[in-house]
Amino acid sequence: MLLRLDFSGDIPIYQQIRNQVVTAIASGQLKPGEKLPTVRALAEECGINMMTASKAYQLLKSEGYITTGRRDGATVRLPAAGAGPETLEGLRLRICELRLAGMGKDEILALCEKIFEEEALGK
Amino acid sequence: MLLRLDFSGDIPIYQQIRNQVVTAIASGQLKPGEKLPTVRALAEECGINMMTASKAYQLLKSEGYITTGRRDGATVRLPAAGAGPETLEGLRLRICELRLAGMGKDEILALCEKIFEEEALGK
Amino acid sequence: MLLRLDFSGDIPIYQQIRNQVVTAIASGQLKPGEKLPTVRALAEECGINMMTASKAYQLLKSEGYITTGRRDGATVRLPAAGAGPETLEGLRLRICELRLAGMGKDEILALCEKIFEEEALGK
Amino acid sequence: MLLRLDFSGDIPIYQQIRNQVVTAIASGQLKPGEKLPTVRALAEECGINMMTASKAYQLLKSEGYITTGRRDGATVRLPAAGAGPETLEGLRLRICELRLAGMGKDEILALCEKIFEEEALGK
DNA sequence: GTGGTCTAGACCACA
DNA sequence: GTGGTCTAGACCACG
Repeated sequence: MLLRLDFSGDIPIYQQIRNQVVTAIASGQLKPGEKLPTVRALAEECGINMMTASKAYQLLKSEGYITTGRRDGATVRLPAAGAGPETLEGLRLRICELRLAGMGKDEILALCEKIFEEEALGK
Repeated sequence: MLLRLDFSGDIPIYQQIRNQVVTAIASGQLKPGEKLPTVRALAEECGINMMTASKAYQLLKSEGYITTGRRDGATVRLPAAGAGPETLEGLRLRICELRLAGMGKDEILALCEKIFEEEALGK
Repeated sequence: MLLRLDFSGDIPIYQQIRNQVVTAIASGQLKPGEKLPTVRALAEECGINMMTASKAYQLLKSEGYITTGRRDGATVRLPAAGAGPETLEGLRLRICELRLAGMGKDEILALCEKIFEEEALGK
Repeated sequence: MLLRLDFSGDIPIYQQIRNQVVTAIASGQLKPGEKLPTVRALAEECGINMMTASKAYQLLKSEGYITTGRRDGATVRLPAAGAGPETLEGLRLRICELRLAGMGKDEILALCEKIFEEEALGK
C-alpha cells in the first residue's frame, strides 16, 4: 500500500498515516492478519522519523486496528470495540457542512453510497 | 445560541466554536442575516481569550459562513462555494471507521438519516 | 510533591512518574483540581527530557487521572472508569508472590490494611 | 500445566511465563520437587524462541522459585527469602489504583479474599 | 533485527 | 508560555 503524506498541511503526519491505514483496512486493501512495514521501513519509505512512524502505530494499536508484537512488525486486526464519539461527531459535522454547501438529503445519501462503492466497503 | 466548549479535549477551542456555529446554521438555529456576538462579547461570555474568539470568526469568514463588517459585528450568511475537500475526506474517513466498527451499509445510511432528523436539516 | 526516579532500573521513567502520581492522588497528596507542574518544569526538575515528561502526562491523561488543557498545565482529576484488567492481574500476581514468600492469608490481609493506613487511603 | 501466552500484549513473554509459573506454584498446580519441561521442550510447545524460555527459567531461578541442574531439568522449589521490594511496591500500586477506581477498603479486602479462593491459596 | 525508550533541541499551534 | 509535533541519533530489551 502507498501512503500519500502532506507535510505542509495542518494534520499531523502520524494522524495522516493512521487515517490512511484505517481507510485501507476498510476498503480491503489491507486485510486482517496482513503485515505492515516495520517502523524503520515505514520511516525510511516516507522520509519521516522513526518516532513519528512509531507514534502512528501506537495510535492504531490503541484503537485496536493493529497489534504490534515484539517478534515481528505490526499486524492488521479488526477492532473489537464500536465507533467512538469522535466518529459520530465527525460524521454529524460533515453532513452539516455538506447540507450548507447546498446538497439535499438525497444527494448526501447518494454521496455516502458512492463512497461505499469507491472504497469497496461491501454491504 | 449556546456554546458548549470542552477545554480539556484535544480539539482547539476556536475549532469547536467554528464547528458548533456551522452545525447551528445548518440546523436553522442561526439564520442568514442574523447577528453573532462581537469578538469581545463572545470571549467574555465563554471565558476565553479574545484572540481565540477572533480566530474562530476569521475561520468562519474564510469559509464563507459569516461576513464581518468593520464594526466587529459578524453576520451569518450561506456559503456560496461547494464543500471543500476536507469535508469529503472527513466524510469518507468517518464512514470507513463506522464500517470497521461493524456497521453495515444500511445501518450507516440510516444513521445519516437520523442525523438529518436530529439536526432538523430539512430535505 | 517530590518524585523519586530510578534511572538505572528496568521500569521506564515515564511509567515511574505515572505510578507515583497515581499513588499520590490515591493518598491525597494530590487533590482533584490541583495543578501539576508543566512538562518543561517537570523535565527540568527531574533532569529528564521534555518528551519523557510529556509521555508520562499523556499516559496519565489516557487513563483519566489528569486532564491537559491547552491553556494551562495538567490538572488532577478523578478517573471515571473502573480498574483495568492489568490492575486485577497485578494484584493477583502480587498476592501469589506474597503467599509463596511464606505469608498466610491473615498476614496478607493485614498488610493490605497497613498499606491503607500508610497511604491514608481512607475508608 | 498449560501456559496462555499473549504475543501481542505489552508484557514480555519470558515475564508472562515467570508470572504464570509463580501463580501455578502458589495455587498448588505445581508442587515443590515437580519437574518442569526442558527449555527446548517448553520453547517448542509454546512456539517461542529457546532464548526466551531460557530467560524465563533464569529469572525464576534467580528468584528462588526453581533450581536447574546441569541436565537442563528445572525443578520447582519453595523460595527461602521473603518477598522482594517489587512485590510490595506492586501491591501498594495496585491497591491505590483500585481505590481510585472507586472501590472502598472493605471491597478491596474482599477482593483479596476472593483471589485467595480462586487461586486456592489456602490459609 | 524488532520495537521501546530516551536525549537534545527545534518549530509551531494554541491561548 | 503552554503543550504538540517532529527530527536525528543513540541505547537497550526482546526474541
